[in-house]
Amino acid sequence: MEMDKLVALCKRRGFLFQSSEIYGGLNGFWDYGPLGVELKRNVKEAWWRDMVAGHDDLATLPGAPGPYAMTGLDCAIIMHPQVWKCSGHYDLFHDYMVDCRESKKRYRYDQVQGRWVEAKGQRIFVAVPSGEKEDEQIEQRALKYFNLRAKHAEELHWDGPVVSLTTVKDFSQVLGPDAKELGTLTPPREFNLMFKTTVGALGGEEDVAFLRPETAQGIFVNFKNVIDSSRVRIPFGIAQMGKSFRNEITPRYFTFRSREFEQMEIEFFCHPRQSPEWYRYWRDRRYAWYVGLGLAGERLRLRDHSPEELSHYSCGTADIEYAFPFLAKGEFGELEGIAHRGDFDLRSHMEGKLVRKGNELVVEMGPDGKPRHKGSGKDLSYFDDQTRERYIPHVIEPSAGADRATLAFLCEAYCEDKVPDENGKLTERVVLRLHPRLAPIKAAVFPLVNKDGMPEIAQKLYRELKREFNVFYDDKGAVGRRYRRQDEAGTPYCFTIDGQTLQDNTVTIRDRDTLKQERLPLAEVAHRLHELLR
RNA sequence: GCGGGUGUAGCUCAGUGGUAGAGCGCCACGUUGCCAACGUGGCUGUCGUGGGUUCAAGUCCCAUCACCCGCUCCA
Repeated sequence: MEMDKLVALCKRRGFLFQSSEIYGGLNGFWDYGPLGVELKRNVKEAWWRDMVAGHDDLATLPGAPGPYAMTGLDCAIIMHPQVWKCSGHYDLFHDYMVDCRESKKRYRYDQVQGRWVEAKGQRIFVAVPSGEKEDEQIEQRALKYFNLRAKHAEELHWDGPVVSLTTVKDFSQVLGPDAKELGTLTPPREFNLMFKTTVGALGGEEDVAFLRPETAQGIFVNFKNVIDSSRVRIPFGIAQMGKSFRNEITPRYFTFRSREFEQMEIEFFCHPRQSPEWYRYWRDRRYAWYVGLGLAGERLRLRDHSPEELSHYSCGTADIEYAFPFLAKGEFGELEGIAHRGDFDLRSHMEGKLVRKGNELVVEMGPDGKPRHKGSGKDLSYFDDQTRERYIPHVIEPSAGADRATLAFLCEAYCEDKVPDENGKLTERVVLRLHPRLAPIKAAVFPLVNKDGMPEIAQKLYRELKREFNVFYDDKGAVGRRYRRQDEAGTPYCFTIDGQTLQDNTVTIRDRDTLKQERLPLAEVAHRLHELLR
């Protein structure tokens, strides 16, 4: 499937529009149209129902170590700036970058390493991107620059150890990591990956706040509130859906990498001893969720991260990925990450921003010997009344992208097939084979023709169904055309009132995927639709 | 941020300096008896945006915005 065709369909049928389109659009922002808003709502509602509202607190679900509770939360998008300092986002999202005019490459300012060297009467700073065997790389680059053979390496006079580019004031004598000439690096420029805003009408620098780059932190900072107010006991999860914002350098791939996006996140709190089991449970449970809603083919995969890939605080992470059509063959894009985060988050908000030291997480210290970012100082540990044990819970985080899931469902659903026309000749058809739970319109109601009382009966059925379902009434043009229009919108069922209805009160139900038609009594339509949408 | 490509009707696209086009869709009326292709009529455009060159610009030049591809980035 070519992505262009899906993008065109999304626009034509009102799934997705470019944001602010009449003013030329805005990079990285998208609007959901009349059909898109229903689809995305259905994705989110399916998630909330399956994970939270419909969760059985009493049962031990297949694969789970035991019963658990689920509860929800809806936090403010703007939180105290200290939240982001302790979570690590402030430092990580606050990068300085340098560009190379010659190689057109971009580097993190603080990650470029290099060493001063003098030869042939010239003193230059030889840079390499941080990595392995920096010394070796630097020497090779220096030899090459001065046009020396390896056996003449002693002509290179090193001045000091390998240091960061941040120690260099003037870049005119710097040999960039991929450059052949000196002085090709631009001055460092600040990249704010968090959206900055100001709280209060007169706000100055000290009133700076950030739009949240993830919903998770709102859950951590409310952990104690939920414990104290809801009688939940560990193990339990807190779920939240909502907008997040990241000032991506390169928004790309339709809605896949947007600057404003919606997340569906769970923070699941459990005893440290049980956390590996819960991690595996959530990984498999979340994968099965996508499969159940139609991403069943080879385009969906569950990928465990390799140890090198793991974040500094994580002891296990898996991605649920989808082979989006805009990616290169063999490449997958992330729909959801399931991370074992240990006690990193709760401890950070207690003690302050943490860093890894050996095998331990310790509070990162600033140059003044005090914590670089001070925590709340509140006790976020948990006391188990039954075992008389106090501990900081470990956290399993299934973090999903609502827009990415919506896009994946659209990509998977898009299908061009051939169906017979009135003469039995095969004609092209565009159909969205969306799972009935996700379909924006659940059913359409048609009078076969606009006479003999058919419209009256059809309208009555439409009104009855509309009370419970998003249904659509259409009496325009030939009925075949109406079926095709619904196919493009992904509507799974069509009910048609025809001549026979007038005699025996039965209607036809037409299936989007098989095109099969079946008669059923008018009075049973609502009941049947209920069953089909389950 | 860099390089390449693209931008014309709701959609897909034609239009190589001289009156703005086609197909599909959409709307109305008629027709209608189950899978888009019946008839008649109709609506649709600051040619992405802003400047410039020219008697004349959709077309040439400059800038800018957006989308696609490749770098870069992606806790």
